[in-house]
Amino acid sequence: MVALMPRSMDNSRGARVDLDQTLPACDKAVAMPSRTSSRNIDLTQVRAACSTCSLHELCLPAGLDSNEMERIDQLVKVRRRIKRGDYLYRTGASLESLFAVRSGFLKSCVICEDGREQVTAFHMMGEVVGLDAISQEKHACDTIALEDSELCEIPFARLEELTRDIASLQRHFHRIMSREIVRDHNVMLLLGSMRAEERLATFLIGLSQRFASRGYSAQEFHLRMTREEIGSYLGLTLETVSRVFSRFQDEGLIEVNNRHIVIVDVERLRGLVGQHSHS
Amino acid sequence: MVALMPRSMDNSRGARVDLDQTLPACDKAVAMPSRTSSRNIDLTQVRAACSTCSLHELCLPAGLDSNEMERIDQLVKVRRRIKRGDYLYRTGASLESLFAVRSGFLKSCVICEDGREQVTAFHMMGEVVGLDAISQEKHACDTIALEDSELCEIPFARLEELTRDIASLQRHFHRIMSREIVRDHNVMLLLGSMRAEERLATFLIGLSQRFASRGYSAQEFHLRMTREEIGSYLGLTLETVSRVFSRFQDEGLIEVNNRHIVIVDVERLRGLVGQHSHS
DNA sequence: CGCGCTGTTGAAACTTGTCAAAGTTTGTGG
DNA sequence: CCACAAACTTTGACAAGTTTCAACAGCGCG
Repeated sequence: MVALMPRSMDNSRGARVDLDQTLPACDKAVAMPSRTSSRNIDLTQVRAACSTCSLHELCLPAGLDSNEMERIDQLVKVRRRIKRGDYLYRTGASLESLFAVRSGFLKSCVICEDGREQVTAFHMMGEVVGLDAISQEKHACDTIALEDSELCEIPFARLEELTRDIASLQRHFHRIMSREIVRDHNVMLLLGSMRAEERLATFLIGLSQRFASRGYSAQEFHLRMTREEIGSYLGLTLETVSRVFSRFQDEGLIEVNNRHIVIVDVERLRGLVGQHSHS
Repeated sequence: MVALMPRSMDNSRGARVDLDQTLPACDKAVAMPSRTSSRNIDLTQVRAACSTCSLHELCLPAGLDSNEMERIDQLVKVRRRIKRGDYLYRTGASLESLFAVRSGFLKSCVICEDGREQVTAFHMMGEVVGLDAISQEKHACDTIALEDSELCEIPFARLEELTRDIASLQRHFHRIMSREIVRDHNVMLLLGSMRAEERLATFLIGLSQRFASRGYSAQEFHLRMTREEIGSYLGLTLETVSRVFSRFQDEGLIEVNNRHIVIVDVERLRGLVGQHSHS
């Protein structure tokens, strides 16, 4: 319940239309921004502004000067809000835009013809979503909000134009795509050669670091996804996920209360990673 | 033994220095090009020429006009030959160039501190290698030749420049990166939710298609990798790979003789994919 | 306030990994 | 060109980890 709000993060937000002052405190804003739509303003049309966004060092415009930043501001179309459970896009939808996560939490999953589903990523603020769609100009996965979320829409055609003009933007965009490839390879390592306990430990450590680098607590956080979604991501059943969480708790590594996680002993948790199984 | 040579592929090669006429027939050229170095010519310095390369529709310059193709020819530095077992690059090496596979066969693998190893990809002609290095300007995996191979070296800094000039090249480069992401997500699906038989079947079908789209037989081919490497890629042990191959053979789906594979019944093999296990 | 979704836990079954041994192929050096 | 060693592959028996099935508990939402 505590520690869910940023510790040291500059929280200034929207520029053109400064609604944010009227928003509730940050944790609530993240937890239930849809409440604000009761004010009857069409928030889906609020323009984004990278230059004043607290995430710009994590996000697409990382490393740009203020001049270049202004050109991005014009590129990034609108801030789009979606509610928990809504699709940001579906497999097969034609690529119009990439999205940067402003706030909230999402998952992406690929689906087999036979209905089988694999969660390929969980997305949090500052991350860019939709890169898989570039190859066929069609989205190759579903992306769904796990909690009410805000996204900056980045029309892809214009992004490509702009990257042709601004070398540093091009640079960073390439880095973002490459980073996704590296991440995927590490997930392949996890899926291909780790046992259940290692997978969960790796998962928790990764989440913890991502929260930390965004100014949230590394020790204590709220899982936005179900056991089943964790299991899908890690190649395990939901029962196994649940059991391993319980085991970790029994051994004093973490405390679990439903989706509230406290990491008690990071060092021993880290120690678990590296007890290979096969291969 | 048969069917290892391209069926319908234009086999014209190098332009500036036309050595290829003197090379042995294609299958041998692929199997042991190092023999040609006995002629005492430094073949590592032979310039590549996309414009006359039979792979250009698969490779980096796909979709360029002849004008643009010429500019790529100047970009693509040299053709580099490496022998079976040699590293193309190692984890941590700084990014200088990407590579396009001209001929041969390679694997990439990520390595844990604890020595665990995961094969993340097998590369064949027309594919671009090294994309993972862009994110940190350091290679994030090892890439090793599984047979003597030829690669076109593409200095990355100059590629970035050129993509700023040539929109269609930029377009295609983005597509290549995105395609890698989609591929990785499909491997995650495989590793996360398929049982051993499905994984092997998927693997064989994928290889078969890749050979076919390069003009080789889809029914009959030679595996360039060991059972252990297949196992690493598929998240299985080498024993399981071997057993499943045997089972497939017993059931009349394929014929296996060491690394020589004949696909006897593609349809039933396809039918195996979709018998989920868990999740 | 109850219904449904989510999470927990147990017992049994099954898939795959582990260990071991033997057979086969490939490459090397004489 | 042959012989030998090393690397790779196959197969069996057994063990272990994870899934499956099932029942129940808790929480949240309408």
